[in-house]
Amino acid sequence: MKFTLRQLHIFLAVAKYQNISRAAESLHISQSAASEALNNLEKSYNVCLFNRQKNKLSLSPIGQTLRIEGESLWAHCQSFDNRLTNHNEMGHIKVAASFTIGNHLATRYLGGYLNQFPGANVQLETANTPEVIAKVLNYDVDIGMIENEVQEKDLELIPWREDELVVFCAANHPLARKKRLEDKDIREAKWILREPDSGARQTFEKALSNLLPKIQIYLEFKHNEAIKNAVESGLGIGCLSRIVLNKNFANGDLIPLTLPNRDMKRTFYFALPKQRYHLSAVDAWMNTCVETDITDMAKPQDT
Amino acid sequence: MKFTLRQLHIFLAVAKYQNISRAAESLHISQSAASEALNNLEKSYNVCLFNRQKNKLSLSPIGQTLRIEGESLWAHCQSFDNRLTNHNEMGHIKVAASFTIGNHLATRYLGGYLNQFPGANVQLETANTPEVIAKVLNYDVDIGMIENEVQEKDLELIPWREDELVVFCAANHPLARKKRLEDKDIREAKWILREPDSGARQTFEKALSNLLPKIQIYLEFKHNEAIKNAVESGLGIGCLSRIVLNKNFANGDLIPLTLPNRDMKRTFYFALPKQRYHLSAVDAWMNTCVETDITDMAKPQDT
DNA sequence: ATGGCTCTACCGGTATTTCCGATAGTACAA
DNA sequence: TTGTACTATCGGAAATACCGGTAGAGCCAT
Repeated sequence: MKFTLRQLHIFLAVAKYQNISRAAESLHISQSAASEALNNLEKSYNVCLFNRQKNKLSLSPIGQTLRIEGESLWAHCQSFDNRLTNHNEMGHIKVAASFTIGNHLATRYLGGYLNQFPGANVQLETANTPEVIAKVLNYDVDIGMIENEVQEKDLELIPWREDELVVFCAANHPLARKKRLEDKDIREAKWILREPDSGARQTFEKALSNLLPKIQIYLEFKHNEAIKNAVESGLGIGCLSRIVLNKNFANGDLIPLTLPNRDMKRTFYFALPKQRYHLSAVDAWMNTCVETDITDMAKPQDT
Repeated sequence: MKFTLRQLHIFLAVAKYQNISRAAESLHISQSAASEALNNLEKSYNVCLFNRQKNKLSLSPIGQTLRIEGESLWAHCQSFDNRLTNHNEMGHIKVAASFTIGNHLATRYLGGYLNQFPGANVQLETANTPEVIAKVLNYDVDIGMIENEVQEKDLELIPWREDELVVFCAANHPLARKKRLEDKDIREAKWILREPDSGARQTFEKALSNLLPKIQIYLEFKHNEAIKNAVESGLGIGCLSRIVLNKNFANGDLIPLTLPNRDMKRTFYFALPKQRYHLSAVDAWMNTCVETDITDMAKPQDT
């Protein structure tokens, strides 16, 4: 065992920033210390972790794979550190969730989780799907929660619940009286949608792929609330996850519309870095999510 | 991250030997260094790993669980260390197998494994079942291979192949002409068996439990070869795994006897310490074992 | 009891490691 | 060419680890 945890930590930081100076800064040590530690690590194993061409660092192929494994090992160490510091695992965790999930579902999960780990420090960030994935891949968060399947090696997807998009309009919108929308309605409507990177938009486009070129996208927003407000003002019709609309449907502010033969179902996934070890808090978080969903099934939906 | 790998290593050694002096010796450091490192670890986390009563050390409850997790973490570190030293995993591994498995099966697995990892250092030890289990639990070996299910928390059992015991006698033995043994024959025979701790003996006793008090155990040996020789000399009849007898049946030195309605089947298990992480070499070993078995199925059995 | 044995904890001095600031050298862009 | 951003290296200071020696506590046989 010729390496130290300090060297591992520095290696991972440098791999993350691809830059010794930034890495040193993030670790609150001097640039020279970081450089030296990295050199010692490479020298003692006679291995080349980074390509040092033109005064620029980039991970070597070996460094690539060792980074993955090192990240896994570091998580393992942190877990051990946790167990040492507070002998009954506090459950600290960092979660990144897509907007829809983060603002409407994760908040409820949070309650159950904090109930389980009263002292836990849970950091919940919301972002759109690509950003969530980037955070997971860069080990900025312990787990991501996204709304669609995504192709990405180094990422492990675990499905955890079903969802469905619903097309809707304002109560006083002409379409509100129609039970079912025909293709003609779909083509003629003014659509107010999420941005193309969003999970909701992608599911929408898949479900309406044959009509897609003819659809008028009238407005695009990055946030569900903006879309709901715009639709409620009568500017057009929208398409969002049922979970963000339930309350409005109950109030009568917004009216659900049905599209025959269009499959708007989708699956929510946990996104984890594809590595063997992850914090036990991550397991606990996933368990809390599915259990909260199960108990919520029994009660009438809201939120 | 307030601990170092050195502290972890020392903690695990002390936990293993329950004795600082021995642990220090095994690590080739002075007793004072080990003591100091352990104290620093405990002090920096403000945790009590050992009960220090009467100048004797014993693992505290927290120490118990942390030892398990620490051992897992250490294995993870070793794996990482391996990857660093020889960038393509050499597959070093220590295996403990029961006599029957170690002498007749593991030797064949060894070939396939070394083919996969040409530079690997594989240490294969044979011992009886309780000794194998002890070695696994004490982390003296990476994996154990045993012939029977065994009750032991902290041990994970993974079944990997079926086996069957066969009763047999010498070619010139009076029973050799009989196709099937009746209970009378079983009672009157002079049995030559393995010692009670062995897997073969336990399966034997389970299969013949109703007749057990009346069975004459004439001789007991710790090694299969001794039993085969004794039976071949006409001293009595034996009961061993088919895998150690195939060659003798083919030669005609020994004759298989059938016992109607007696279930002599059993399952071979891998025995691992119940911890989350183990060396990837362990996975490779298990894979090699099952694959070797599969390819051997096609060919006629020997050995 | 008493002396010998074994074990852990502590101390002082030494050796090693780690850290920082300063500095040299290299690419690149203005 | 100059300025900026970056990495590698050096010397000295600070922190840490190590060892041998030793004190003190239990245990056991005499």
